[in-house]
Parts: sequence; structure tokens; C-alpha cells
Amino acid sequence: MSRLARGPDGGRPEASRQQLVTIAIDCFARHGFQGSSIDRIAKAAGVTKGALYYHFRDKEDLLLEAVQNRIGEFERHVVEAVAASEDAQERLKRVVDACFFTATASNHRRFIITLMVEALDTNPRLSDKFRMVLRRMRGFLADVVTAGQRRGTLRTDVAAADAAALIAGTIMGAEIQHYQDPNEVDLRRVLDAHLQQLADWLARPAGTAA
Amino acid sequence: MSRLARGPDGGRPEASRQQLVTIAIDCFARHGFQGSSIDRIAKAAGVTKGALYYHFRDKEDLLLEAVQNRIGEFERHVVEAVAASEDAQERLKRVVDACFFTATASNHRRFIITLMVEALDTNPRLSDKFRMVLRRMRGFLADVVTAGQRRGTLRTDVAAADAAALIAGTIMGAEIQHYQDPNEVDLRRVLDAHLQQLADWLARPAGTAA
Amino acid sequence: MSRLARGPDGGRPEASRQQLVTIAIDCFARHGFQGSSIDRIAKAAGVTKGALYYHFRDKEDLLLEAVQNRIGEFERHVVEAVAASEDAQERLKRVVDACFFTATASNHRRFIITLMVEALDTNPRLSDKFRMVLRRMRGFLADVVTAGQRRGTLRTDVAAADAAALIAGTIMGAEIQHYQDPNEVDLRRVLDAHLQQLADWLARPAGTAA
Amino acid sequence: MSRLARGPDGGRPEASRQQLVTIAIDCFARHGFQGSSIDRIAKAAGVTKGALYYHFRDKEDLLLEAVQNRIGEFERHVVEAVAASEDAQERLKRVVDACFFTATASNHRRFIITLMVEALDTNPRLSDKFRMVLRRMRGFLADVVTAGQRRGTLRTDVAAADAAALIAGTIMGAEIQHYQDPNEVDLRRVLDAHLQQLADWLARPAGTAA
DNA sequence: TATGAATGAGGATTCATTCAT
DNA sequence: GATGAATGAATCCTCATTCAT
Repeated sequence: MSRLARGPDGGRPEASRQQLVTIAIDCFARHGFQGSSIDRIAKAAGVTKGALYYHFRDKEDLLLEAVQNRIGEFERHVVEAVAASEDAQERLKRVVDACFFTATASNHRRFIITLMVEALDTNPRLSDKFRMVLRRMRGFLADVVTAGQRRGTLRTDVAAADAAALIAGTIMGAEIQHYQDPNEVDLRRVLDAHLQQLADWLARPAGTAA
Repeated sequence: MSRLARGPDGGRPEASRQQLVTIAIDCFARHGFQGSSIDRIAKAAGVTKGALYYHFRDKEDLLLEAVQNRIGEFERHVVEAVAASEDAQERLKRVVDACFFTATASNHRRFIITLMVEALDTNPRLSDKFRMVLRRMRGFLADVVTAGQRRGTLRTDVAAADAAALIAGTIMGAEIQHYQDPNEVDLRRVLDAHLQQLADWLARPAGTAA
Repeated sequence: MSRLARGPDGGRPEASRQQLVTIAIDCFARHGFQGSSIDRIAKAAGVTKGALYYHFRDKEDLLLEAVQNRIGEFERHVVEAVAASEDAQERLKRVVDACFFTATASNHRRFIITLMVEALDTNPRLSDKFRMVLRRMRGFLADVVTAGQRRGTLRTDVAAADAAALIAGTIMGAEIQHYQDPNEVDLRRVLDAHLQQLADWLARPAGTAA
Repeated sequence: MSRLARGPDGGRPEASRQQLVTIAIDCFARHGFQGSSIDRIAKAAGVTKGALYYHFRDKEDLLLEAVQNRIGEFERHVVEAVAASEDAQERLKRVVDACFFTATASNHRRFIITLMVEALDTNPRLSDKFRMVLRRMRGFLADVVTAGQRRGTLRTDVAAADAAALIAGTIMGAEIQHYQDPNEVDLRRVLDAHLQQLADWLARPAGTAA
């Protein structure tokens, strides 16, 4: 019996599959797609390559599953976080906090961002998936902004879509800089500055009618 | 005589070396470092692998030369652009425009950003180089901001370093989204929104003393 | 099932690994280390290069395993041969015979000697290994001589270490000449002459006290 | 003008050719034939590969020339040394001394021995050459022995050819051990022991008629 | 004489993938 | 479910050799 199957689930089918995905995520996050050989993942999981091929059709299948998994979790996390508030600025802050959390508590945001860039032009299937992810993210942010504009807490002369692209991009850009130079770029501090920036920028100018 | 040497330079020594770099940049930009096999680059250049190895010690050497080349050009471009103005907001606009230009007129910004992310954890030497690049970029932006603050055209209650990290990150984030989904993300439009955002955010509040 | 596994061992695990070593020894003996490409060895074994890399980390690993293997066998052979006798001259003869046997019945001595010379300055790790081999061999021969001197059957005014180096060297030199020119140099005959030489040289002069 | 041509010969044709050979010998001696790339030799000589190809048809041609050169010098050296004496034992000593000299004053003996072993089965043309070299050497030694036997200074019940093979082999074997383990094997000491061994072994037994 | 540029074959190594057991 | 053995294509790199200038 493999090391994995002896986990808390006691060998229940699907248990080890899920754990393989978890370990694969870690590997991909650390070394990228091309840098994570099947053998490396298998060794990290304490199984043989054959076991991976029993569970996943091929390497891309494993990757897609891993991505799906993390994206799903992240999006659920964001949706939940935002649901708890009605105020637009507060909701944007919660989105940013969710990103910060996923970026630092685990390396899952890094996993996503790294792979997304690596997938550009390299892997159409994966690229499509990420394109959809970012579209959803922007759509989600745009909805938050639009809602705020309707409620009168955000200025209305800024296109929601542009704001969404800017917010999503700024968070990603901050993360990349942090991943690349953690000593110089304090992610929390930069994201807080971004929130301040958003507050100043999107606030309804004083004396404007709601 | 090789195909390359028959170019407009008519066989001038060093010409083919430079053209190899140019072609390599293209390849790296499109497929990343790992995705660009030496053979692929050689074929794109119409020479054999051996020719590449005649000019460059190894694949990393070629990459480093390419990066050096592009970074240098880009930085020179930015410095020149900024020198032409004294106003902080105007200067920031010029930086953004330089990025836009390098991102669209050629694929050189894409080359840099793609490789930078790929290098994370993968290639320490290259990663170091990019770390320095971004530090210089942030330092440069911070200087622009600080100067604006001293002149009284920018608000002083924002840390220049934070503003610099935000600007650099936002540009990168906008570009990535554009590379990934050109139909949905209009880079010019997003960058313009960013400039507007900067203008609103960094402007000295009305009624404040210079 | 691979060609190898169909051998007399009938597919017993580890069988093919051992057979790969055997074939590699042959190849190395005939063409040296640099002259034996992995492909050549693989072809000789009827497997693909990948199979070799499945069993051995790299070419040097294969070589080291092969050397270890042959050296071990040879040394065991020598020790056993010598154990069967008490007389110094007889024991030296047995050492020489063991060398003759390994030189002619198989090509294993040739394998060792060829690689030893090739390793000079070329491969430090291998060179170290061979250095130790020869030290053990000389140490062993010196012990035999010293024992003979103590028992009074060998003259005592010859340093055992010098005798050991001479014997080891003479055997090696004879073998090399034989490998190089088998028609002109009859190994058995030369080694017999050497034994005679040793007998005459090391014999306790008549009329000397034991 | 190349570095070589500026030597003491002042650019006289054939001068640089000879110097190329000298440098090649050094390279071959240090790294063996396979370990000495044309580029390496060219760099060591301060010229380009093309220059080597101007002077020598191919790498083997260069090697052969180098070997020829060293062999010739060595053999001349031996012949001269021996000519100075009439006594067999003394002449053998001079041969041994010549080997010692060429082994230590330069690395030329090492060059020869290393290549000879490397050439076994690897390079028929070179192997032939070395076969002839050793035949000449053995023939020469046998002549010395035979002459000594005729003169009555050496015992006659030893076949001259066998003695020659033994002497040649012992010297080579001593050298190899020394090259491999210079700290443990003092070449001078071992060769002296060999001379002593020869003296004892080949001496005409007391009381035998000349 | 000699160089610089280039070729092309070969060699070590990696890796996704397959498959009998 | 999982393993061990093996494949074969791809990849990086080296090197002897050629040739126009």
C-alpha cells in the first residue's frame, strides 16, 4: 500500500487521487510546469510514476486538475469573503485580502500566476482556462464596482471594466514583485497602498449628487 | 555564406550575432526559455545549432545576452522619454507610454515579463538580473514621485516607494492581461485609466500648501 | 520483455542489470571509457539508452559499478588463490597465475588496466579508486614477501615494498605488451620468466642463516 | 602574425609547425588523445583551429607527428646512452636511466605510455606504430642481453627475448604506478630496485665458465 | 599563412509515456 | 491500484572538419 493511501482516509478510493493533486500543486508552484517532471511529483508523493498514470491520463491532465482545484477554491474564497459585506470599498478590500491570504498562507496564488504566464502561447488548453479565470475575476470586480456606483458610494465616471482590469492587474503585479523580491516588496504594505489608492480614486467627489 | 549574413548589413562582422540575438528574443518571448529549444531558435534563424554555439557559450548565455540587450534598450528609452519633461505627472505618463510602446511595437516587454516570471525559482542568475531590473525601475519611479512631491505637484502623504511598486505592478499586470486576452483587454485603454487613476490619486489636494 | 531478460536467468529481477554491467565491462575493455558511447553499450546489450539510464544514474555510475564488480572479483580470486599455500614463492606464483587467468580467460584484467591508464588525469574519482586498488595490491604483495622473509625463505635485504611495486608493475607491463602485440608477446611465457626471475632474485642466498 | 611565429625562429616556415607539435604533445600527454580537442590545442598554442588544419591534415595526423617526434627523440636518446658503454649491465642501467629521465624531466614518456594504452584497439594506425616502437625497444634490449651473454657477463640460460619483454614491461609498469600514485611510488627507487634485481638475476652464476 | 564563421554528426542526459505483471 | 522496466523522442552540447576570405 502506498504511503498516501495510509492517510487519514484509510485507503478510501479518491483519497490518494486528491492528495496527488495537492502534492502536484506544490510541485508546480515551486518549479513551474516544465520544471516539474512526473518523476519529481511521484517522488514527492512517495509513489511511482505508474501510480500517477493510473490516476491521470497524462501530465497535462494532472496539471489541469490541479489548476481547476486551486482556482475553484480561490474563487469560492473570494465570493464568500465579499458576500459578507454590502459596501463597495469594503468588498474590494475583502477581495484584496483574499488574494493576500492565498498568496502568503499557501503558495497557491503563486502557482496560479506562475502557470498563467508560463501558459501564454505555450499551452492553448491551459491558456484558455486561465483566460476564463481572469475574465471571471474581472467580471466579478466589475460587478462590485458597478454595484457601488449604483449605490452612489463610487464615482460613476470611471468605467467599471477598466477599474476591474486595473485592480486585478495591480494585485497580480504586486504579487509578482513580491515573489521576485520578497525583501524589497512587502506585499501587505503595497496592497494596503493600493486600497488607499482605490479609496481616493473611486470615492464619489465631495458635493456630487448620489 | 549563411542566410543571415545576406541581410541588409551585407555580411558585416557581428551582424549575424546581433541578428541571432534578435531572433532569439522573439523565440523566447513567444515560447519562454524552456519552450525555446536551441534547435528551434537555430531553425528560426536559418542556421544550424553549431552556429549558435559558435557565438554563445550556451543557451543561458544567449538568453542573458538577449535580456541584457532588451533591458538596456528599454531603460535607455524610458530615461530619455522622462528627461524631456519636468512635470511629475507628465513624466509618469511618459514612462507608461514607453512601456506601452515596447509592449506593442515589438514583443520586447512581453519577452521581459514572460522570462521574469519563468525565472522565478527556476534560474537564480536570471532571477537576480530581473530583480535588479525591477529595483532600478522602482527606484526610478520613486525618484520621479519624490521630485514631484518636492516641487509640490504631488501629494506628500504617500510613500514614494509604495507608489513606485504600485505603478510598476499595475503596468505589468495590465500587460499580462493584455497578452493573455488581447481581445478583452485593451492595453492602451487600461493604461490610460491607470494614468487617470494616478492623476486623481497623487494630485495635491486642493487648498494644500505647496 | 527485453532481450536481456530472456537470458538463462529467465527474467529474474536484477538479472538484466547485472548483464548490462557485464556487457559494459566488455565494451569498456575493448574501447575504453570515452570510446564506449552509451549508445554503443546499449546496442551491444540489445536495449535502448533509456534502459541504461533506468539502471544507472549516468555513464560514470555504470563504469564505477563495472569496475567495482571486476575489482572485487579479481581481489577475491587472488586472496583465495594465495590462501591455499604457505610458501612465499608458491604464493607469488599463485598471484601471477590469477592475473594470467583474469587476463586471458576473460578480458577483465585488460578492462582494469586500460581504464586505469585512461583515468590518469582524466577522471579523478575513478583514478582514486584505481589508486586504492593498486595500493591494496602492492600491500598484499608486500605482505606475502614480508611473511616469506620472516619464515626465512626469502632474502631479507630487499625492501618488501619495492619488491611489491616491481612485481605489480612487471605483471602489468607484461600484460600491456601482450594486449598490444599478442603474436609477439606470449603472456604465459613472459610471466613464467618473471617467476623464474623472482625465484632467482628473492631466494635466500645459499649459506645464509634462516 | 601568430604568437608562435614570433618565436626565436622569427617566422621561418616549419618553425611554427614544430612548435605546434610541441604544444600538442603537451596537451596529449596531459589529457590523452580523446581529451585533447583541436580547439584546446589551438588555444594552448595561441592560434586558431584553422591554423592547425593548415599544417596538419587532421587530428590523427597531428597526433602521429607528435608521436613520431617523441619516439624518435627518445630512441635516439637511448641509443646514444647505450653506445657509451660496453658492459651489458651498465648498458641496461643506461636504458633505465634514459627512461627515468624522459619520464621525469618532461612528461614525454607519460605521453607515449598513455597514448599507447589508449590506442589499443581504438586506433589501428597508431596502435601499429606503437607496436613497432615496442618491438624495436624489445629488440634493442634483447641485443644488449645477447651481447652480454656472448661476452660472458650475463647468464646464458635466460632467453634474451624474454628478458627484454620483462625489462620493458617492468619499466612501463613502474612508470604507470608512479604516474598514478606519485606519493606512494618513488620511480627512481623502484627502478633502482629493478636494476638490482636484474643484476642478481642475470649475473653469470659464480664458477660458470664464460 | 591564418582566421572567423559555420556545419553536421554524435554523445550524454531527461522525460513523458507504455505495459506486463 | 500500483510497480518496475523499458522506450524513444527531444534536448543541450561538443567537436572534427570545411571553406571563403
